[in-house]
Amino acid sequence: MPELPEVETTRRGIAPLLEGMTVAGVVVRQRRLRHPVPARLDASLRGRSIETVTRRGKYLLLHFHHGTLLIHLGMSGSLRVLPADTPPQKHDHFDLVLDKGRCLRLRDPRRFGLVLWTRDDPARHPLLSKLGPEPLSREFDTDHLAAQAKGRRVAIKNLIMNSQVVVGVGNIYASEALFLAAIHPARAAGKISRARLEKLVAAIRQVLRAAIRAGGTSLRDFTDSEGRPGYFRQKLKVYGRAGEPCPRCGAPIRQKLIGQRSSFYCGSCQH
DNA sequence: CAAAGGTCCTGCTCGC
DNA sequence: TGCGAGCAGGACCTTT
Repeated sequence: MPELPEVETTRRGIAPLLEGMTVAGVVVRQRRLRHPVPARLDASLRGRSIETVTRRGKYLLLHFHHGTLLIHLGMSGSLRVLPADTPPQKHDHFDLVLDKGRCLRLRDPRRFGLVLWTRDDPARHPLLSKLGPEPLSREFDTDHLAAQAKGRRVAIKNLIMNSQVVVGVGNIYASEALFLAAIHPARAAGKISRARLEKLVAAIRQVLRAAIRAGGTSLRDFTDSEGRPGYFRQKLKVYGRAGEPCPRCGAPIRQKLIGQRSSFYCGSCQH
C-alpha cells in the first residue's frame, strides 16, 4: 500500500534509529518475496554500519560503506524498530538485527515487497535506473509532465502512476491529485492542456506534502515505524468515498476501474 | 467471487 | 517484414 508519503514517513521514523548503528546479524524467516531475499546477506552485513537511510520513489535505501540494502514495502509492507527479542508474528519475514538489542523488522502479508543487496551505485540498479523524477523535486515540473503526456492516449491517472514518468504516486494519491486539479482520471493524457497539466503538477506536490505532514494514510496494514497509523485518511477528498457528496460541487463521488485499479472521482466537476 | 496501498512481464497493435 | 513504443491484461500473494 505504501505510496511515497508512507515510505517517507517510515524513513523518517527509522533513520535516526538506524544511522550509525552496526548490524549484529540478519534473520530471514521467509525469503520468497517479490524477489528472493539474497542468501548471503548475513555474511555481507554482520559487523557493518549503516551510514544513511534515504528514499528513492517507494524504495528505501540503507547505505553501507560497501553497498546498499534496498527495501520495498509492496502493497502491504511495514517496517518497525523493535527489541530484538520481540516474538515474530506470522508475516514478519525479515529482521536486520542491530546492536543495543534492537532490530528492524519487515512485516509484509502479501509478500509483494523486496529486500535486495547491491554493491554498486544503487541509482544504476535495474529496479531504480529507469525511475522518473521525484515529485517533490525541481525536476518534476510542467515541462516534464507535458513532454511525457505528449501524444499519449493512456488515461492520465495511469500516466501519473507510471514510475518512469514520476515516482511515488500510487492509487490513492493519483485519485486525490486529479480531484484537486479537476481532471477526469480517464482523460487521455495527450489531450490535456498545458495549463491543466501545470495544475496537476501542483496538485500532486500539494497532496503528497500534506500526506507526509500527516504521517501518511492508513487503510489497513500500514503503520509507521512505531506502529502508529497515518492520519491522512481523514483528509482524503475522494478516495474510498464512493457515493458521498463531492466536496466541491456536491455531486456523488463515483468509483470506476481504470487500468485495473479502483478510481474515485467526481463525474460532475472533473473533466 | 471481489477487492486491497505495487510493479513486472507478456503479447498485442500501430506507425514508420 | 522488422522493429520499437505504447498500452492492456495478467501475474505475484494473503486477508477480509
